[in-house]
Amino acid sequence: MEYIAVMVATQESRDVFAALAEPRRRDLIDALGDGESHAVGELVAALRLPQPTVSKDLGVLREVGIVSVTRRGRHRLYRLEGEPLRQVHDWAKTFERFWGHQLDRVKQQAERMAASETASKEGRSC
Amino acid sequence: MEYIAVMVATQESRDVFAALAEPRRRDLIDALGDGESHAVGELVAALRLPQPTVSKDLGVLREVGIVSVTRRGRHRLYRLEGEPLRQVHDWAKTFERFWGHQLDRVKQQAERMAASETASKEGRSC
DNA sequence: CTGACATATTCCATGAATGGAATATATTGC
DNA sequence: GCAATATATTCCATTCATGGAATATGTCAG
Repeated sequence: MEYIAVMVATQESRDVFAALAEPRRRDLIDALGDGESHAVGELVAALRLPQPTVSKDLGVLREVGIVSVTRRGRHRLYRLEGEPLRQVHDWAKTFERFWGHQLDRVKQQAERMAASETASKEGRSC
Repeated sequence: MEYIAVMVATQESRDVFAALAEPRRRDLIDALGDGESHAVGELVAALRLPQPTVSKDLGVLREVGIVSVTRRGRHRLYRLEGEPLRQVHDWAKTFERFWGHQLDRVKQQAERMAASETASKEGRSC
């Protein structure tokens, strides 16, 4: 009788979107939105949450690069980093034409035609 | 001995950000990014995933309004809706000044000063 | 060195999301 | 009505995230 051990490579280390899924983490980001560095204690006071909770969420945000941290004495100063949020912004912006914007209908229709042009090579669109 | 039944209002019905947390759902959104209506079968073929998986993810996207659905014969045609994605876009755009953009440093610094001006009323900033 | 403070980490129980298989519903063509 | 097609729903096991309590780590003041 044999046993075969398989190393399962689960745990695809969270990405930016997943980090934003939790409302509390977005609150944290908002709190850092003034562009200043903030100590954990300040954020705890601002959000009125238990310190371990805040620390853990900051940890998640740091993992994906949304915040950076520097030590200063016995404090840790967290600061918002733009790049990862930019990714989210840019991705969403891709669909800009789906909310009217100021784009007049004519141009919008033209864009749709162009898009279905591309998609029609495999009979996939309606 | 008494028992008190408490109705616990859990299940805060997923929001847009949570819906985007799953990469496969973003793939689905990308596939609908041509602005056309697509039947489930088309999406199944495009993403090469089991049909129930696709149906379930479309269900999540529909719950939060990212897609809408219309029936046409035995097909269900899904279409991307802009508004919810706009929310995401707008939220992210709030932090625009955190990625250099073209904004020169002087103006950026000025914005930071203005922001900390606001925050300094409770000794919260560093 | 000691005590107080600031923050991070671990542990554990619980709840929620995921994946897959099976099955249900609805619609069309015959 | 019946078979086939298109899609949704249910069920279940498993994984993953969360929340809270407790505890560990690191740093400063005296």
